Amino acid sequence: MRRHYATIKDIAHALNISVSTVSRALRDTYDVSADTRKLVLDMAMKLNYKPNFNATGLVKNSTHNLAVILPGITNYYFSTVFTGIQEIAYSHNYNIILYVTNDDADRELNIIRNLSFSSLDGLLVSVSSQAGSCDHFQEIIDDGIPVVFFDRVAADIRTSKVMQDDYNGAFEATTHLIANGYKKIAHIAGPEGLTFTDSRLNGYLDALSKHGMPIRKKWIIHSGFTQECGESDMEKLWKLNDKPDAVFAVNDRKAVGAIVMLKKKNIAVGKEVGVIGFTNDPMSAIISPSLSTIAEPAFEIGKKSCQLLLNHIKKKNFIPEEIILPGKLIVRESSIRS
Amino acid sequence: MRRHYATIKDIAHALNISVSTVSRALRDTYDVSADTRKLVLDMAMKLNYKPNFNATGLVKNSTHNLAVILPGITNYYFSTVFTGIQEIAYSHNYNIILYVTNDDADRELNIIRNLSFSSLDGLLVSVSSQAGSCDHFQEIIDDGIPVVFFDRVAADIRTSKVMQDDYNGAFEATTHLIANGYKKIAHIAGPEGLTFTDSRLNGYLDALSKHGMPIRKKWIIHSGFTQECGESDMEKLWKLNDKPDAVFAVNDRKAVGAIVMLKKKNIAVGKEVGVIGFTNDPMSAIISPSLSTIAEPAFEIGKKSCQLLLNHIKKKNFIPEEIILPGKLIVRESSIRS
DNA sequence: AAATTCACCGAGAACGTTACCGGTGGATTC
DNA sequence: GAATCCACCGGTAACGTTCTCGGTGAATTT
Repeated sequence: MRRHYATIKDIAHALNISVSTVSRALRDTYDVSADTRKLVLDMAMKLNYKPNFNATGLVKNSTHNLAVILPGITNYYFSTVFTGIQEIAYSHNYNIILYVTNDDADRELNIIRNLSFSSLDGLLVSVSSQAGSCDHFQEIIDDGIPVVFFDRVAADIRTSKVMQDDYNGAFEATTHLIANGYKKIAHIAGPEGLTFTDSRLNGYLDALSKHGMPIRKKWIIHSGFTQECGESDMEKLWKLNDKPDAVFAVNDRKAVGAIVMLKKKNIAVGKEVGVIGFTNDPMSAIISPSLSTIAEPAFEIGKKSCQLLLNHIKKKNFIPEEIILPGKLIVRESSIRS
Repeated sequence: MRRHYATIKDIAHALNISVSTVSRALRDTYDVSADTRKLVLDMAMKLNYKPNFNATGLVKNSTHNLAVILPGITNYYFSTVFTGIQEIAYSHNYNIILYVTNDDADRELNIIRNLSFSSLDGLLVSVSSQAGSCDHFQEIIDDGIPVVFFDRVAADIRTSKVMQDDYNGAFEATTHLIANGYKKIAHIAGPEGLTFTDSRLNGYLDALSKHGMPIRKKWIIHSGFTQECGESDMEKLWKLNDKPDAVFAVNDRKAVGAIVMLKKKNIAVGKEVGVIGFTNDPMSAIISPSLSTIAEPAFEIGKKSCQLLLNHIKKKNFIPEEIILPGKLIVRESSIRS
């Protein structure tokens, strides 16, 4: 059976003093002499006392718990963001309750609805890709719960947001392809309606028009984020009469899918068809030819959003901030013709 | 400012009935008429009532929180295990508090020490690789907290454990190399002292002796789990006078490192030197030549350990179980000579 | 018609902690 | 020497919920 942990009352009883004094001594606040404080601390150690967070949470109306809601954890980007979050939370003695939605909007809604805000100090979320309405987030924010969005942000909600510079990253990636002599550049995009999908699409489009390159609707394909999606997108592109000679993919997994498909068709990646991705997933260095990409500051995004959330929690009426962190072009083999 | 959520008292007051009745109605227990139950439920909905888990946790001495302690989350294996855990926890309405140790023994200890068991129903843990003494886990178990180990288990602690069949997987991998004509098989191992490192080493050794193959101490190299470690291990092997003609790596990341190093030296992976890994990380299918490996049932391990933990929590005096799930040989290019 | 049963409800204590307020006795002030 | 101050400590209520017990009035039994 579960043993009963020593409480503050046990300490008080053992020392023959009052619970209030013990409470004050343990928290090192005012109105307690050095002698009794030492007595209490020693006894607490001896009895293996551990504070009951339910009790403190009940009276202080604040636990040290943060909720993190992610579409998934089994990929480089989100797991790295999470590691960044964890790093900050750990150093500030906050615990993280992690929920993964599997990119399922219903599940996301269900999680939100069942969230117990009485035992939560704040919320970090990257929305599910199929998430339609974001009313449920607005409700939470209206209730006064600090919320920070990252990566996949909900555009029309006024709260703090942290993201990479999707537009400029995409612009740079496309420009890089142009600079390397590719003339007919396609875009393998993510699902429509997601903020960052749109930003990367716009970066791609603006880079093309700035350099007077042709824009063709058929060269823009929307689908999911997986490698398999990348493969079938590439296959579709290759069935076109007017084939592209380069591809900018919305993320590395799809870019890897594109490369896999091109290799299947015995097309020389780089020389014949250029490919560039987005993320800098470790896979991009492993695949051959290695994949050029825009490195995302995933770890930094995690750290920054957690810091923002903690500020939000500490200062009431904290003004929402939007932070955009730059990416970095990484040139490898898949995008150079030589 | 943070708004105050409606409590059970507010419902009682609005309906002019007692709190006890409301409490019973909400939990759908005995002694409440269908009429008042409906009244309560409607009012709860109207007031947007959310139960305060701190309060219930305080009186029932049980929250619906599980703690998971992992060495890291940014790799395929652990993130997949976690997804399995999450799946079961979600369907049983349990929350997961996730801690990552970064393979740091001190940090692991620190996390354990600060764990608040008053707001935790159980613990799932894969120990840090440098973890020396496991006394801190024994203490927790002695205190009656349900604990389940997975993957990296602490051998001398009596509690439930879930792991893949490391010994037989290693045996099968090594046998596969032998069957493909490799004669001088080396092993790139993990850090010493870890249970599963030892098991895989033993499977390797037994497969060799069963088939009368030579065993050489210099062909067995212990180091960390990263790709970089795999690269330098391979480099060491290649400096030997008596070079091996095949390598069984303790995991895919190290195997990938070995392949990268071999490619750097322009050695034909597969034909000249065979390589096989362990895990079935997605990377193993991406790298070329593609990597043969033993697929681990990571998702199943996550599900199983969470189920076990929940059983442990529900039934007091639950007898510890040890579950070993089989792996599966996946043959790709890196281990066939043809 | 009296006794028993039953369905339903309410009062109060308890969980472990903190916040607030008041009360000591001794030292300091005028 | 009386008044004031201060360091220190204790009692009590409160946080939101569940649990145990006892108490209604109506229905059923004998």
